[in-house]
Amino acid sequence: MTDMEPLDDPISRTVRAFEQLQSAEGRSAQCPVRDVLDRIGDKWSMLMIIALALRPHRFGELHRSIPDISKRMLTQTLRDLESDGLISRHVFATSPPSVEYRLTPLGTSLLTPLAALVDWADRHHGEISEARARLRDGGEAIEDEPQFAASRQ
Amino acid sequence: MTDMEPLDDPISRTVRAFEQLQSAEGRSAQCPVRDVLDRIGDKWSMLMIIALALRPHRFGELHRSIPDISKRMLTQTLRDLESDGLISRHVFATSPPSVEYRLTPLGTSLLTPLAALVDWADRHHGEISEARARLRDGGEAIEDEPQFAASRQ
DNA sequence: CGGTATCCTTCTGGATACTG
DNA sequence: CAGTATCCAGAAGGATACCG
Repeated sequence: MTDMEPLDDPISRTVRAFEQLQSAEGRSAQCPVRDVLDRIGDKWSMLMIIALALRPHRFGELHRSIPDISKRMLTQTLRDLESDGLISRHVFATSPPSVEYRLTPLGTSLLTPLAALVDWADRHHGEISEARARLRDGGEAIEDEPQFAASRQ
Repeated sequence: MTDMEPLDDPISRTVRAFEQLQSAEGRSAQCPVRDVLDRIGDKWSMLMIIALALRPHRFGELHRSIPDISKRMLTQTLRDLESDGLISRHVFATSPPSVEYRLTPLGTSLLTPLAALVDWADRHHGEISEARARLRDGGEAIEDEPQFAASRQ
């Protein structure tokens, strides 16, 4: 294989990001890709980003919009997203006080790849459920290639 | 805006998926989108999917490819991904035994949205680092009107 | 309203030792 | 080689109470 000019399609970029991830070598220096994925991979960030993509929300609105989050985690996740520059916090000195959160341009730019992922999940969760059901029921039936021994057990 | 025909662009689908997520109502029935995102959002799944996207791997190869994973988590994550139909497991009855893992078509179909996300992370981690640094340094300096502008907009 | 502070449980995942 | 089994520490996160 001769190495041509660096490819710039998403798959090639992903492969390079992964190789960089390999060389970054865990402990001291965190891989930037992994760093970002950890942030949006937590329990609430993605839900809050999607909620704020629909429209700006006040603290209480967000809480009603995501009913099963505690105020503790709501605050903490908002602070984390804010410190990463994905959302902005706007305080209005009304009485009672009101605070509005909205996506920044950076946060908005995340919507496109995020939407692709959510869209995939939406399209394929049926197949995933079937795969789980297949494993629960039949388990080992489907193996067909002569070179292999049957899998599992 | 006429909402006669349902829009089918990724953003519209994402909005609908989110609304479905809202109505699905947490406790008993898990939202399918959330379900999928939980799976690939864990500590190792994404790394293993990317590794298997490059080529099929045997158990030991995968272990060397992701050095800081324990055999326990390697096995567990492989089983989870297999039960979701994202990867397949092929046992060769050689001596010593060898087992190969590869992406299924379903798993391969995840690569496109995943690549979009990794690509975003790769492109924007600089901005994120700057945002964090800004917060550490300036702290409260940048905050504009903590008690001032009560006007909403 | 928009948060903090504190306590306490659950769940993740690392270390280690053993097996077919 | 490709796993299992067991134990345990630490992080994530829920419940509750309180505050400006």
